[in-house]
Amino acid sequence: MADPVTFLVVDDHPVFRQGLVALIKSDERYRVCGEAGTVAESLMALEHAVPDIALVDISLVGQNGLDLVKTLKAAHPEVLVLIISMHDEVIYAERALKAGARGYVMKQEAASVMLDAIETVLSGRIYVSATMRDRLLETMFSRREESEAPSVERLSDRELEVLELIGQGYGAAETAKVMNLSVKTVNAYSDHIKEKLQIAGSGALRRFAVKWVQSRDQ
Amino acid sequence: MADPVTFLVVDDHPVFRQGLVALIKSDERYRVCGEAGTVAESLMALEHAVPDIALVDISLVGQNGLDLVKTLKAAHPEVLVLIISMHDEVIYAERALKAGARGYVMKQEAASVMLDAIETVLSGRIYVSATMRDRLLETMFSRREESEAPSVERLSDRELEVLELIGQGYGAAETAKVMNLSVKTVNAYSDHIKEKLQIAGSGALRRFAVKWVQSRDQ
DNA sequence: TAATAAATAGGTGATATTACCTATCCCTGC
DNA sequence: GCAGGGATAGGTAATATCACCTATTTATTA
Repeated sequence: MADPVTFLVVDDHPVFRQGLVALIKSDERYRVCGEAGTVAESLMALEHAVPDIALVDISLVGQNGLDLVKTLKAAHPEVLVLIISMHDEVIYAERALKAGARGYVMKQEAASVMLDAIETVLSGRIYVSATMRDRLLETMFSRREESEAPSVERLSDRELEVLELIGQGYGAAETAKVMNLSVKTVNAYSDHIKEKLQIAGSGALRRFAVKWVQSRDQ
Repeated sequence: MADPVTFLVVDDHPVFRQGLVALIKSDERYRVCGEAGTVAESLMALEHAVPDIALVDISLVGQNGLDLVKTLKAAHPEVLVLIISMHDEVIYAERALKAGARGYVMKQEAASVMLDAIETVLSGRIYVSATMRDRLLETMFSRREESEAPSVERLSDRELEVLELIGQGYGAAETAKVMNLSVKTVNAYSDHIKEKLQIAGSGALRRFAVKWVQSRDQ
């Protein structure tokens, strides 16, 4: 038989980590060569053994898991990284892939999905959920043709200000007051934001805004 | 040997659940008699076999785990419940114990701590972290004077849920849908929250809620 | 047992928000 | 020098939300 694929598992919840380890061991082609609960432990583990693939929880307390991905990729570019996160993929998946990860799975997924993700990443492809795949493709092609990338970066300054205030819990009238504008103007900005980010409905916009502000503030 | 202690494991993250199951199986006196990922599944599992102890994640998506605790205790008062939560004990532990749970552990705790908690609960005592134990004692004896303190702790369970959803950007109608309640009820809870926290106006409540959720999630 | 609190929800009128549209004025790059 | 985007805002009709009230049922507790 070929050499086993080696795994580094990074998660600050010991029991979840144990679950992942058990999952990996369920396939005899795989072997765990390191475990870590913090960024510091991860770096120590890497000195001891460099894995083929690392499963990383990006919601590590204290430090951001994305930083770990960057550090890891900088030191060992050949290591594949699969992010396992309890946070909504809509907000974090793209960021994680940009940071060098090769896949993104949510923690609530079934074991079979995780194994699928692992196999996909090992085979050299990128793994994200089907929904996310569509979304990312959409982003990419609308960026080419209509320059309508559904990304916060495409928002104008004022639109961004409005998004920020919405994310802090301000309503339309309050936003208007704070920004010293007509409610109508704020309304128009909200409309533009929804259009640019391809968000349907005010509720979805509010929830997106809250999450965005949170993620931005780390 | 005596009959094994039977466990029901309720958690909507399959891999974490598997980790818990592995943990339980590591002690030959323990046996898993049921697993569930949702409240509905839990109730089905209970029809099939009543466990000695249930390990319950209170942050189940969709419905609140505290409700499950209450339902479970109502139907089977003899079942011990140990809450395993990813949320800060400071906010939820007291509530969980009041709902009938016999212990509260955070998900990031080590396997040994979880086993300790399980043993404590099985022995008939209540388990909380040492820090929390002190805090609860403190609360108990200093509760005399300022019973009018405008603090989130004074909110009822349902009110807290509503505050949480508002803080995530849900509007009244959406909150009602998520919680499976009438908009009128959600409205009433909002009113109560504003009264208890001495917050004037819906805008101020939204902003407070957003900040509170952020601070709670660190 | 009486009182209190929690969970639930209906009623009502005043206001606010939304979803679309249209329409200025002002820059900036081609 | 004009097309396109950004900043600004008015119009309108359909909903939704808010702020107060009242009310029932069920627990809990003094």
